[in-house]
Amino acid sequence: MEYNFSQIEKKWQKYWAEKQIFKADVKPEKPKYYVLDMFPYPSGAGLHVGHPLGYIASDIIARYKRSKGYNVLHPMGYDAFGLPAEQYAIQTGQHPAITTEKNLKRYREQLDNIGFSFDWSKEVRTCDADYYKWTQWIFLKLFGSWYNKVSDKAEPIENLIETFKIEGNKNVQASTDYADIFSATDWNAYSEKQQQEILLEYRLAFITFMMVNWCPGLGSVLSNEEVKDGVSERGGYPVERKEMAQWCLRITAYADRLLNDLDLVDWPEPVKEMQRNWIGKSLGTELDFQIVGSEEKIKVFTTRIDTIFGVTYLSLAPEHPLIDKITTPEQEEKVKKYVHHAKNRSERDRMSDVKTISGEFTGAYVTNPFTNQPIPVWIADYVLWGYGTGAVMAVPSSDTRDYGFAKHFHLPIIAVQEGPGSDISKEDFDPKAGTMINSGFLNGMMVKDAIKAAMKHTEENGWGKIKVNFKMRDAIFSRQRYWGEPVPVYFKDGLPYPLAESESPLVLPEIQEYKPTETGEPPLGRAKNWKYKGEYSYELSTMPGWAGSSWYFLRYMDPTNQDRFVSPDAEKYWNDVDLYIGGSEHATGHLLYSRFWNKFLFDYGLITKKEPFKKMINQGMVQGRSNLVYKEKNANVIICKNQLKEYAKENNLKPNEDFIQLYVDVNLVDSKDNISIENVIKSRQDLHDAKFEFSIDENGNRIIHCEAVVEKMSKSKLNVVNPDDIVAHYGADTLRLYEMFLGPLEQFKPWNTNSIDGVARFLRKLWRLFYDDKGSYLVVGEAPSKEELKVLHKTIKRVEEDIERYSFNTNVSTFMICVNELGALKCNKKQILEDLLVMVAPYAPHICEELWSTLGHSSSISFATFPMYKEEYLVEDSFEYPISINGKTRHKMSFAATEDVKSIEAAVIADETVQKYLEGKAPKKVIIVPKRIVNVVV
RNA sequence: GCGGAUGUGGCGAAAUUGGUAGACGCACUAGACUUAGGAUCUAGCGGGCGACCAUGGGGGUUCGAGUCCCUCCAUCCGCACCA
Repeated sequence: MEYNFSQIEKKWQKYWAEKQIFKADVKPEKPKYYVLDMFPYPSGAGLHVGHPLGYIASDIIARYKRSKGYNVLHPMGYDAFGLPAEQYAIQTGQHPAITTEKNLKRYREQLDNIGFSFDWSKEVRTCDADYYKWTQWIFLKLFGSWYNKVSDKAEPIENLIETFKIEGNKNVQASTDYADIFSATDWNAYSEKQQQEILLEYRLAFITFMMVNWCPGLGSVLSNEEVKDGVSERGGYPVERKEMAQWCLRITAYADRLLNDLDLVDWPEPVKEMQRNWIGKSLGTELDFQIVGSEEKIKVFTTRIDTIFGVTYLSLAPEHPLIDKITTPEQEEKVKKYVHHAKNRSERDRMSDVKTISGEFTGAYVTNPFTNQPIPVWIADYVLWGYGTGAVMAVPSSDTRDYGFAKHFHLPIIAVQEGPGSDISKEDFDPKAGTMINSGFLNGMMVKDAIKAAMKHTEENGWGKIKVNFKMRDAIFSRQRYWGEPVPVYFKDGLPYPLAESESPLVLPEIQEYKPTETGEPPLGRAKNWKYKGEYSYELSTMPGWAGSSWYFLRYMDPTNQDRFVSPDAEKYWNDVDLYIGGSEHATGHLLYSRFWNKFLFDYGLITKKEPFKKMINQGMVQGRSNLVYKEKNANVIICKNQLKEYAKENNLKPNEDFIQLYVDVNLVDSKDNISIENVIKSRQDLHDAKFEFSIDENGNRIIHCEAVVEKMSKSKLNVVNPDDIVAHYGADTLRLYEMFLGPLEQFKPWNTNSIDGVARFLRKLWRLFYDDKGSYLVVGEAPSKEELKVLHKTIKRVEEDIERYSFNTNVSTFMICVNELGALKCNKKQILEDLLVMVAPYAPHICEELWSTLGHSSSISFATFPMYKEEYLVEDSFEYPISINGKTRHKMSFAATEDVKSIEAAVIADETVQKYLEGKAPKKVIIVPKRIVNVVV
């Protein structure tokens, strides 16, 4: 029998699907293992060879863990709400659901080709009403909750209302910006509307007016993560600042827990670090500055209260509300002009123009509480309204931005630190270097101590208080789009009310057109009778993309449950994700929001784990390798890079200016980066009548040598490699092995099929252990030899150790070595080959399943148990020890494995060669590292 | 600027706690079998004639360093006026 991979792969894929081999149900008596991939957004382009990389790794772990006796949950689904389908709908009028369905089908076909062991009975799609019913349910739970800082968890809003009725809010410690104090009497006297307005300020899902990233090109608000360099991440449209009413989730209430619990998870350090930076916790002081001649105070936040004696001005963000109140009449016009200018600068300008220093004096002064000296108040756009209090106490001698500003506007600079590194005008400036000077009671202290002392002083005098500040903002939850989850609220009297459970799910209505309305309302403004009970308007915006993905890992546990988002039994059993594989680009988006929702649900006891993802691996991107040829700008001449200089010289052209690069299809280029002229034309119809400067290869073909560049895979670069093509040519098993063999999973690496033949060869060699080249079956039931057992057990040990530390590439190498060694021994023993198949099966399941069945097994190899290695087979009979004198290797000696260290030592010292080097001197030490080396120290 | 990583043959890479650096694969070279082969098999393959020299450069600890420490350099990624 010959190895016919396409037949074998089809056969077993069908078998697995029909027998539901990978269906995972709750089995309390069995240990569980939950291995999860970040589910994909099914784009229209389909999968390229980079996408399955992580899925292959997770599939190997899933199959491996099954063979280790675990009940494995390995699901797959789709993050199906999203912008591209909606964009396509706007252009073509086709409903996003249709586009999505189509893409999804193609994804499934491509995935099925690779032979994954997903339990498809657990598939989820975020755009299904059965799914987003529960996304809406969680949202309403957030809406119906407030964060109690005393119990440090989310609690039902009803508790809060009870408290308000009994004692008002004076004892309530909540996560809110609401600062007014009211009594029980006040509360009970408030109108329904007033009460709801106050409650809205406490809810974990709330509406607020805020400056947002408004993208007119997309007709929607974008999160900070969706904006890159002032333009939208998708589409590259300009983004501007705009104040709008938005739904927000109070993720800031969880800031501390999100930060601290990072210690509980086994994640790549860079991702943890990104989340820490994103949360941006800093300990500082909030200090009040009294405005001269006014009742008002300006609150600033500083981490460097020790530098208070060096403050020479205050600067306010242009958005600061006190500006209007404090500006003196003389300065009014200038200030108005500056504020207007600063506020209207787009995000893009502000980003690209960081270096320009600008600002304006308000004319007002405040008093420094430590010195009683007056300090001028300025406005500067380097002060951000979104961070701290939007006001900064400027210390030009200790902060480079303040220094630049002071220099620019000729403001005084008072040094408060002295010693090496403390001079801000010098290269080696370190803001925390030196000891304090010119600072009253702080003089002579180190910075660290001075901060503590100044903090204490501030609190004792009541000038301010110690405060923890976070960079993280609440998460904007509104998207002015159609293709997302509707927000399950209706508006009465301008205020949102939750939909009753009987109204759930609130299903996305049909509309005729998918763009914003003429009045600028979101697309849902077009929906007919989008009203609760025909009377109260529903919310017009939908939820953001990350809503559905923030809890899907829970739904997989119990995806068809109609009564709950997940049953307690299923949740208790599957618990949390043991291994999560996906890209690190979600570090501050999905991974943070998922943790937030998880913690929220945990607060209510609805789930039992503080953290959703125990261990995570970020797979590296598989990059494309593009191939380029050059075209003369003003003539239809195609030329390769090597000839460029010569050709340019001959025709009096400039190599850098008179040529443009053109991509050619990488799938038509050979392994030496040559492409025939016919193929150039095939990949680019626009070149069908071009003239070519070609060379002739050994077969007489007219070829052009292409330049190769490693970059991201994309359609426009003609460098996309489709896994389907690889599967058709080499088979899925080869693809799987090859993707793992390419290098460490976490690393970025270019797709390069050069060495794929070696992997394909390995599978043929494996097949040859079972069938000879005439097709005769070789396997016999005889007992294996000692040598064969040695090879097997060595392999088992290495394979197991490597897979346990997720080193997939070394595993593939180990298989190759094993098959080579067994091939050399002409091993045909069933006992050996059986164990080998079980080890290789996670990587190359189809061929192993086929060969497994030839060994007489009637059930799938998926139910086989991973072999255990025995130390007794790993012991060598004798060792050859290299002997080194003072670290330099001199010669080798053989010793029996049974010899003890002392007799080895004696033998080494007695050895003729060693004696020669010792020249009669006694050795200082003889170091013997068992199984490794003998080192004699003279 | 701040933070995080990475650096080993022509290439992808191994080397688990410091212990014979370069396993395994590709490419390459020679040979065998072939009408032929993008098939298969065998051998060689870091540099140097050599003693030896080699893990980005320099220094250190150690009997022994790719691995630990210091320092410099290069590349990549993330954040970026965060007070």
